[in-house]
Amino acid sequence: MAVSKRSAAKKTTGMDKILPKSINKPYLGIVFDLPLDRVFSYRADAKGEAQIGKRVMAPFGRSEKLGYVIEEYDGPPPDIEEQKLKAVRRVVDTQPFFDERNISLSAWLSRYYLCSRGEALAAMLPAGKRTNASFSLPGGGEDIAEKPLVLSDEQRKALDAITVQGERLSLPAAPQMTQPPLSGAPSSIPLPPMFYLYGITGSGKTEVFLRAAEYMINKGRSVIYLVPEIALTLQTAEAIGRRFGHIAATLHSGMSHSMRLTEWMRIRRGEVRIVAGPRSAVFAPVRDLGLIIIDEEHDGSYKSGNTPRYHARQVAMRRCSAEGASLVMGSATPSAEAWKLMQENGITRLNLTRRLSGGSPPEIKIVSLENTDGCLTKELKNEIWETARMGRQTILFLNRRGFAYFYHCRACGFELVCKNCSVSLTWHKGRNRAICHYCGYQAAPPQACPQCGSLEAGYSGFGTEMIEEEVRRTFPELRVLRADADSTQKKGSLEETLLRFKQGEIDLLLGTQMVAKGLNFPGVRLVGVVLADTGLHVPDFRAAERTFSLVVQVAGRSGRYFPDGKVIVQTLRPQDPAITRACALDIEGFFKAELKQRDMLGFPPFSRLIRFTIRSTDNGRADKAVKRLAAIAAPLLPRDADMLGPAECPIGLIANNYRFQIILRGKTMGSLHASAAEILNRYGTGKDARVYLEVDVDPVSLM
DNA sequence: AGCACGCCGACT
DNA sequence: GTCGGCGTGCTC
Repeated sequence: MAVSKRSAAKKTTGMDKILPKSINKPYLGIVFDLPLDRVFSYRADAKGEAQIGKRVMAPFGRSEKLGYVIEEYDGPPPDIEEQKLKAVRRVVDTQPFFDERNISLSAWLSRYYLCSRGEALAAMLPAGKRTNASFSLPGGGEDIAEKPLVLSDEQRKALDAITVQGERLSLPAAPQMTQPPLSGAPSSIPLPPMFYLYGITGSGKTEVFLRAAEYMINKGRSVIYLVPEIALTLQTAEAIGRRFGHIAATLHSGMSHSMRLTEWMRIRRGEVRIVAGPRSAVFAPVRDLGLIIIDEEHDGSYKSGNTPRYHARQVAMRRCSAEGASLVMGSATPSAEAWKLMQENGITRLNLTRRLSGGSPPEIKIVSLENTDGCLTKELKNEIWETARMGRQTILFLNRRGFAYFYHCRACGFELVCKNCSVSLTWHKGRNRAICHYCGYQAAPPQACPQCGSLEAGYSGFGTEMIEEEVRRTFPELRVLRADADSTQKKGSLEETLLRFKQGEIDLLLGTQMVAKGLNFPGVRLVGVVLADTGLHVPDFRAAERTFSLVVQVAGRSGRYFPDGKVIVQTLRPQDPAITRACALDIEGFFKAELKQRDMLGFPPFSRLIRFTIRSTDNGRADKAVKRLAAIAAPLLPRDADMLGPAECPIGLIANNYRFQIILRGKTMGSLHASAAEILNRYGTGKDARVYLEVDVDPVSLM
């Protein structure tokens, strides 16, 4: 972590525009989006347009690379001969792209998540590779009124707490421009004022978020509003835009690159006071940040899946703390981390207990799937029938697509698994293929056991495709549609499906996550969870939490508008506390037991983890590398920490890469960070170029 | 991460 | 005798 300690970066001011350009310094410190934790020195370009925060093309190695200027110097840097310095070729931005806060945040991000400065900066501008996220979806998100609604007493109280208490706790708004880069442990930050709108679906969290945002904007400060990265909830962002008009902006991966740049610069110029978007919007360079809102705080998409593997909640806490802003989160099913912080009063919990539409929570019934032929119990079939008779609608949820997912031979024990990944191939009946859901590998479904030829072999377990077949067979008169990654591949088809469902042209909608989250359909009476315990078998300490959260969220889809909503939860583990507590909507009870368990086992939120994943197409090299890493790590562990592994990852092979892991576990992040940085440092010299190391600070999934 | 340099095995 | 494997080191 050799961060350059040269001249503290000089700050640009608004004066730049009117002063002669000679104010820009002749030498620059530049970082690149590479896993190199070094600042490279350059001469400025001929016109002297380069300055801190601008992106430049600079000669690097034998080619040219995009770099980010993060330092400026008056004289030549002392640690390199001047003739070795190259000059910047071209300045990309006319105005600085990153502001002081972006740059100081990138320093923190690189220390906290153990990545390079360049990688940290690159993470801030959403690179927009995907183009599938479409944006005019019907029926999604919380319904956002275009005009403010009248608040209930509970909502009023919550809003008062956020505005009044937030004011008292908050630092003065002045950004700390002249403060030197933060030193010391990257994790030891004072907590900002934090609030949690804890309430069931339909209790009006969104309106409180919006009012708090309005309050901040009226005080001349800016707001960042984060939503999960699901195509359907992203349209919440659009609705926010409508409510706030021209002072709002959205930043999401469905936008074109140029569109995003335009919005980014509007935000930088202070023309935008509220930015809505997924995870990466947490970096938006708003003027005078006053509030960050995190909707559906428990959602997994707030954790980045690639380097730097940051968590938007963690970044938001850091930004709020550094910039004197408040953090307001909300969910019906908080994360264990947030729950613990609420218990310790680090986060002020604000309860929203009442449904605005009136009525009590839906009746949730657990039904054992044991002894059932097929995948629909008699109880569920009866309710589907009853719902249809009433002219109302049903949603069936199963977190697993395809037809059947597990091929097994009773004669010889053969199991059909992907040849590139250590996971079973799912049978997609419609396409008549056996498909790997990790790498996409396909094979013809076997007629008989490929190993011994026995006919005592076949698929078991079921996916959405099989549900569809059974539902159509059982209820031929119902209009049924399936929404999952397979049926939705054609663009616009999800929108169309959901629109038709909302308009009542469909009686029964079945699907995966995409029907479970953020959707509100007035006509729905019945929600059926076809198999609630799919996630419980996963070898991950968060398995129960995820299952619990999912079932509660799905249950919330029913009876939003009608008091007589019904939820049926089918399971093979009707006694499992994650399922019984979810169905009783007993969040307190669940966390009481779950946190006790985590405490006993020493897992988060009672400890902190840093995970190293080693991956290579060569098993021997991966094995050797992970052993070397472990040998480096063992003597460097802090006193209050231990090491889990080295071990094969739960999914030991993905896309032909053999995977091993080491998990560092400590009481606090402070000491863990220091040793992890040193471990990486020592591992880096003499590493095998065909072995990849991934670092995950605060991992959410350990697969 | 790329990419070049440099040192040991089976081939036109 | 060379082409090419991959271990090592560097990028201002």
